Amino acid sequence: MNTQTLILAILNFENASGYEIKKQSSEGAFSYFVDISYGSIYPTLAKLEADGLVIGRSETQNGRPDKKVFSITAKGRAEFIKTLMSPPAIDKFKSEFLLVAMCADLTSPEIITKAIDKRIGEMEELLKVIGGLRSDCDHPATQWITSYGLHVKGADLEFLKNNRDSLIAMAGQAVKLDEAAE
Amino acid sequence: MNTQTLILAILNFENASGYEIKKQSSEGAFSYFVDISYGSIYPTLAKLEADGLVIGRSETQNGRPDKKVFSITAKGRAEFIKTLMSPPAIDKFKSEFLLVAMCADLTSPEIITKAIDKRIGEMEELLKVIGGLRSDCDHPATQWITSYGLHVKGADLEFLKNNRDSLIAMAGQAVKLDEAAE
DNA sequence: TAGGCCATGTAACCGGTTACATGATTAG
DNA sequence: CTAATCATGTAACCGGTTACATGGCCTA
Repeated sequence: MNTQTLILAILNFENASGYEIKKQSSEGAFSYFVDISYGSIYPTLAKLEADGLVIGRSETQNGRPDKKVFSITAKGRAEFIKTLMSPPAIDKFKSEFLLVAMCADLTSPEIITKAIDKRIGEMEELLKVIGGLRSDCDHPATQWITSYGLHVKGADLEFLKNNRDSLIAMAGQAVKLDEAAE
Repeated sequence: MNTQTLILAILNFENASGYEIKKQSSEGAFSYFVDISYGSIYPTLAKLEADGLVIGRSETQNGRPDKKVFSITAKGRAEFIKTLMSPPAIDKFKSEFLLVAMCADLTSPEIITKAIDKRIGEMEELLKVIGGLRSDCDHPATQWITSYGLHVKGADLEFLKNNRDSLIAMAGQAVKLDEAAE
């Protein structure tokens, strides 16, 4: 999922400036499965405009810097729908936590406790974000994906809470075996 | 999670050649939360050896190409444990499917049906892989993360099956609204 | 008056993938 | 005889992030 498609998707829902696109991607409606940086947003927006897929209009604001608000063109929408048509690639997923958990016996109970409690906190935070998205949007497809998120992440949090202690109990076992062998 | 840490993690469980590391990361015990390519494995292995974190020994095989089997050194293990100690970064997650689902109304029921059925198939496949990992490994921490995976991905599949038809029903609604307006 | 938010943009860098080169052996 | 598997490695490329530059307004 490249920056271009993401920007087109966001602009398909509403007009936005580069700054607002960044917000959408890291705090707003798309934040739960996406994140892009300014360093890729602005150059992509320029390229998109050169290709005629979006158009930008400068808006002067009082008390604030001017902003350039972009909207998707018919050509842009056609291009976006074309990419939606091709079968979506499999989810990309990388988890440092799973690696740490898998190696729990090599570290200490303190480290594992911190790692899992951090994760529980993040998961609760994410659940709040998705819940918020769900309640202030009546678009059916958005409701569907937020229900999906709530269901999956809810199950995730449930497992973490129920099995927190058993993971902590595994921590440092490799070290203890070393000591016993001495 | 950089290639270096991943390779150290794999070698911490067992000695392996570059080829075998690739297998572990894309089919084996680590495949569910990781994937790396040859183009990053071999150069990283060379760098790791130059730094004294791993050592490689050439093994001649009959009927097959020679292979260079690497093992982690004490220095490498220390380095690996050090990285395990720092609080794990939040999971990285990107989903093209969620984007497509969120824009279901812009496409057709056929496209959505294909996308969701593809996903259901992939999820069932993943569940099988994790189940296999779980049954042929008695390492407690590995069992913990595979139970976790089974729980979360099980909930995922459940939602997909229960809500497949409702998503398909949303497909093409934007197009229909367009037509109605004509 | 310091820090945070609004707002746009660029250049350097980097971590990784893709594609290619090479070649023997074995299974269908 | 063809395709797949084993096995290692390089070079070009690419999509992105990080850090920097700039600057005014508002809040604590």
